[in-house]
Amino acid sequence: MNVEEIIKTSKKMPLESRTLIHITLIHNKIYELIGNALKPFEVSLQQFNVLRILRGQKGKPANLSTLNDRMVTKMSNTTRLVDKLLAKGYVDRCVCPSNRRKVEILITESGSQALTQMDKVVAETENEIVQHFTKQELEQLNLLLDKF
Amino acid sequence: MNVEEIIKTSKKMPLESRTLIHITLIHNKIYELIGNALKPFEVSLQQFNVLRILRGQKGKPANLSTLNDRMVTKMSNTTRLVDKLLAKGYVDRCVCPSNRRKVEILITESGSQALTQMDKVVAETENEIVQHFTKQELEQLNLLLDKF
DNA sequence: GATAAATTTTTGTTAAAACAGAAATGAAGG
DNA sequence: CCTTCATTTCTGTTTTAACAAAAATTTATC
Repeated sequence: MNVEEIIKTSKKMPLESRTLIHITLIHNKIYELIGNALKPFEVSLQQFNVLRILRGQKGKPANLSTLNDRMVTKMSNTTRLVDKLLAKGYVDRCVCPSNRRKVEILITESGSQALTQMDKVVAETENEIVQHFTKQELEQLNLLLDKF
Repeated sequence: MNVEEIIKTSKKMPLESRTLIHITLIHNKIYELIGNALKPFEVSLQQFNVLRILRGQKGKPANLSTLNDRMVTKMSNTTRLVDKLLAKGYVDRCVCPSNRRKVEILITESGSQALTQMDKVVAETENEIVQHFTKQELEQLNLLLDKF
């Protein structure tokens, strides 16, 4: 990925700016490719992430704030995101008996099965995105990214 | 930035996934911090980028497709984005005389002045974001990011 | 020159995100 | 108990983005 080529500039930009633009461009690429991979399942990346979090709960229900905590991109409308998964039958939602302010959200069998399919295409896409990296380079990259 | 801590997971995830989540988290941080820095000027990051592109034109008008080409995040609604800058008096827009399909967009004096102010806070924010990097590390990071 | 095709921008519609505030419930203190 | 405050979720509103199609103009072809 050549930053200057993509944003069609010949100017030399400060290394700091270039780095941040670079990250944004890569993020756009990730978002687009994984979004496309998920399109056949009619779920957004966010919905996919929620499903993965729910699976990670291993049967323990999650409430909305737990979901929000663990989501990569936080948002205030997690309610409506879960609404959509509910409409697809991928999750169940009910009021928490011990604290009726909270809700309990669980992935359904149908959601689990769909998620297994999604995992495959997403993993493929992820591998495709990082295909030019050696394992060592990825480790090095992660170390550098940790500095943010 | 500790990925595992932010998304509150203790599970060991594949290096490929961790890298991509990492990029997304950093992007969110960049977007949030620069967005906040621009808030006093009531422009979005996208609007700020358009203004910078227009300044880069050095008086030469840009049409919408040129803007789109050079934008970091492409979008189909550049028209409406320019509408907003127009409403703030930061740009001028008129039909291109030599090809009446096109429009010519120019940054105004007022836009230039505002942009100078924005540049300051954005540069400060950018430096803040990469404050834990040495110049050498930034170069190394850019080399790795080029591999995407 | 008329017709078809291509380019560029605009508009309409729907979906998603951001922001703020309301509603419901629970906890704490008098 | 009653009031106040805190927590959690939901709802309403406004922006922004994504997608598709329409409108206007130019270019190409017959």
